[in-house]
Amino acid sequence: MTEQKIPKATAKRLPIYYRYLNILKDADKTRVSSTELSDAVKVDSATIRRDFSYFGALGKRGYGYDVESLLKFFKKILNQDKLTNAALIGVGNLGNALLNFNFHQNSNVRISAAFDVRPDLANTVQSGVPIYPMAELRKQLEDQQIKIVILTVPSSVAQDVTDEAIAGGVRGILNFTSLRLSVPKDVRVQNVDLTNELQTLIYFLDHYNDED
Amino acid sequence: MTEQKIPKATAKRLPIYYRYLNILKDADKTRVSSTELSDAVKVDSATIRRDFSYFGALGKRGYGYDVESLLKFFKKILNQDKLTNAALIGVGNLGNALLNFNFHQNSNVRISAAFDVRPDLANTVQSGVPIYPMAELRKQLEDQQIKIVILTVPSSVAQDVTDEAIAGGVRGILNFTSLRLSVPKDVRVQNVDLTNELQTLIYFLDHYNDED
DNA sequence: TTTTTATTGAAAATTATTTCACAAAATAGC
DNA sequence: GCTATTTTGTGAAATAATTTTCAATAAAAA
Repeated sequence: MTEQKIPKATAKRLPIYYRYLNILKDADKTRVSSTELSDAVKVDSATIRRDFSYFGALGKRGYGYDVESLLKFFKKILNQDKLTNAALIGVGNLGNALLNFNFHQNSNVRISAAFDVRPDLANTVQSGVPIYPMAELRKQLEDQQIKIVILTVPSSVAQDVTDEAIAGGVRGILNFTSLRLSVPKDVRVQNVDLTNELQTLIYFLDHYNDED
Repeated sequence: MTEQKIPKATAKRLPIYYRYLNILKDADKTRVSSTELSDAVKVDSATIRRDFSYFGALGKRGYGYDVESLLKFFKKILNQDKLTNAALIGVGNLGNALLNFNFHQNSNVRISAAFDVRPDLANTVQSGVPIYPMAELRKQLEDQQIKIVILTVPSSVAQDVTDEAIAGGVRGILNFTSLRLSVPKDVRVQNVDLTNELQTLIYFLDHYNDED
């Protein structure tokens, strides 16, 4: 939208590159080649060069890429130069773990509010995050201008909660439920389906010995 | 490997279909069309028909697919007719949540052993799963013939632990660390990178308004 | 300075995946 | 039994993603 559209496959790899560039910077490396990056992130070096080239000529022939400036560039692209607030809905088993999971450590995202149906949780603070009752979902999302939610509720209520969140202005959903959500086309859902991942792994193991 | 190779993209969708077929069966539905499935799982109906067709003609024209027999078929394909044991390595924040996460509810996978460095955890039982000290990793994996591990250790030790697990006979790794693991080509890694997912979501939000 | 080596950027080729569109087959209604 | 309707399965086309290849350029070595 902002620039010309980058392939989706490329977009999904940007955070991987970004993370490794941070590691390189912390190790005071000033330059890196596509081959070296390739080893670290397990993406073919030609694919890396192709990915980078969508953003212009970022490297220098015979030299490689300058870590610092590449990092600065990706930081901007990935919106990591500003803090993004997210809300977590459903402070159960997994939700609690995600409250403690330090998203803020390597991404400029912070969970600034959480919601749960359980009355004993409402109006407490868990892992430094205030928990609101479900009834306040829409209002708080609106008031706090939160555009991203992490959804860790039971599948049975996932669609209802989603509808409410979208009514509250949410634009992106990290969906840990097994339900495939119905959303307007300007709302984006990123599914993280743990059972699926495990089953896919088993399928590949059984059916693709060796090689991808 | 066992049959002719199915496209990877198709393979990744099989668990999604499988789950929804279970839901249909529980609701005593006997038939389903590709269009109806499409609505539920948010995959284009032509893609669904194409996916199914890799396994032969599973449907009937003018009728659709028989839920029961389709389910039976996918259960076999996905190895869900046998129980698969997995080990969890790293009983921290996220690891603990995954111990409680009921993989067994909708997939025939069970976490039958867990491992952690902390001495106070070793030789206890958490959420019904015995915790072993890290030193026993290789031996236990061998003894219990565990081929799949869920990796929830700090990134800093991820590669070492991986090497040890592979030495113990592991063939598949569900990797929750941010490290891209180096493994022999007959070992499969499925990455679940939460920070990445969140950053990708933000990127899509900022750069792809509307439409995929 | 000149030569060698390293490395990008991009065009072209290849491979993978999705979608269109419709004939063929089966069902459902009359 | 006939006709209208539904729905699959699949060639062909379109789109997306990866990989190969190599000229161009920068840095390092001679």
